Amino acid sequence: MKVLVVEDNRDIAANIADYLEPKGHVLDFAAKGQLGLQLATSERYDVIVLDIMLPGLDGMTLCRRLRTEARVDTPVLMLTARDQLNDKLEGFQVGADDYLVKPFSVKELEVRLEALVKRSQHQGAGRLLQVADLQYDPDTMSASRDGKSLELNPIQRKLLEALLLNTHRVVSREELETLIWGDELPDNDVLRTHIYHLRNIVDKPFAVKLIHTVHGAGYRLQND
Amino acid sequence: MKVLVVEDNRDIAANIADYLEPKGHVLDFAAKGQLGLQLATSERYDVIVLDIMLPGLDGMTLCRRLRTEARVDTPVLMLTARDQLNDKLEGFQVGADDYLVKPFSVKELEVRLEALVKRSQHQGAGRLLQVADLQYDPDTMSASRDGKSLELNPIQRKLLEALLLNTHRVVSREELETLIWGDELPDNDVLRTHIYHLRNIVDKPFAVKLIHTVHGAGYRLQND
DNA sequence: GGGCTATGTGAAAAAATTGTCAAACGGGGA
DNA sequence: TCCCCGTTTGACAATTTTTTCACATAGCCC
Repeated sequence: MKVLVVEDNRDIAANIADYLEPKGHVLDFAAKGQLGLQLATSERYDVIVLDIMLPGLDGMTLCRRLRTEARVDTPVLMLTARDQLNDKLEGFQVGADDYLVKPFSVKELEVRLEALVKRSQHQGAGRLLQVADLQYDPDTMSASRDGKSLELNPIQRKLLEALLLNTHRVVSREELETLIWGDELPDNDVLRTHIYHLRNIVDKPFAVKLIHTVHGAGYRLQND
Repeated sequence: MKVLVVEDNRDIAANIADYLEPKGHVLDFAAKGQLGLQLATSERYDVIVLDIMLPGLDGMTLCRRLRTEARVDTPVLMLTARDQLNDKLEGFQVGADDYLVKPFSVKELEVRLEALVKRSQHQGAGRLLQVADLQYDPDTMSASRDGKSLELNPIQRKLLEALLLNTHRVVSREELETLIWGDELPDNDVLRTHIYHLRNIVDKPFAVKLIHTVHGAGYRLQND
């Protein structure tokens, strides 16, 4: 999942990064509230971790502006140094979704984040598809690998989505062709060319290849 | 909900607290008008209960200054000892939203407060939409970018609003067409021309383009 | 290895989509 | 009525996508 962490304490930020990034999550960091607000409104995240105490724009204000002005409904988990009921209540009032008191275990943070994401995804339809460092978001129809965005045309998008929805499984040519052209399949083997183009974008510029050919069967997306 | 009670009579204040706090509401109290004004401008409340008769700064003056100087639009419910039409009229004139005559039942106070909060939240539904330096206010139907106001036609406004409500997401041509023309979609592709016009206003005069076309799918509003 | 088929490669043509703009249309207000 | 404004039409250009096709390479079976 894609997480924005707004936290000025480097140790805490590093701690979160060390734990979550190896698990395949993608993190962005903002040490100041202003940058956090900017990122939260310009990028798309699955969840936002927000420290209340921040230099400049504080967490409460940031959260309120996020909800009321920018109309961003990405779930927000607030971090607070004190276990004060007032903080908690005010946090929920400005539109936060959950709450964690420092110091906290990173493990617990992850559990809560995943609960939040699950809840919000449940109400929203599309979710982020991901294998290794390759991502595709059906809502925005945008793909990226290793943080770099990939330019895909309609057929390539469909192919990638189908492969991502069937990660590790072999998807037959026939399935892919039906997916793209419906019942009227093309007479010659155009699919080959499209897979070729897709690979040029998704695999060629990178060291690790993710699209694998299964001879006589089809294609498989896998990180080995 | 979070309530500010500006009331010098301790008995009345205690009475309100005893009834509302167990229900999970958060109350702040100010016994003097001066403190009330300070709290009302520095904190965020869902609603303010304001006694007219106060030592020092009286309720009418407080309310007027709240609206005219501090530009706070938190709903205000006024308390008055006398049931005089003049009080009521003057109260509404200085910007109060509701009115209750002492003595009153705390139950009724709660009902009215909740009505006020609900109303104010509801009208807040169509607030300022924003992406990067582009803003659109559905209430006033006015758009601006980089501080400069933009002149938009009805169709252009609808398009911009739809795109802003779906920031980052791809909005299909069909969605946009349905939004503008309802069920009777035009036979030819007029939408193209409208997007062209909208771009001339929203994007062309500026360095950064916000309206992106996703070939074969639709359009997306994004700041990248 | 030899023969066969499946798959990869890539340029170039064909098709589809989208952008651009001037001119025509048409309804409501002066 | 006429004019103004927003809207639509329609033609053409620009761009992007999709297909075609020829040849290269790789894998499988005997």
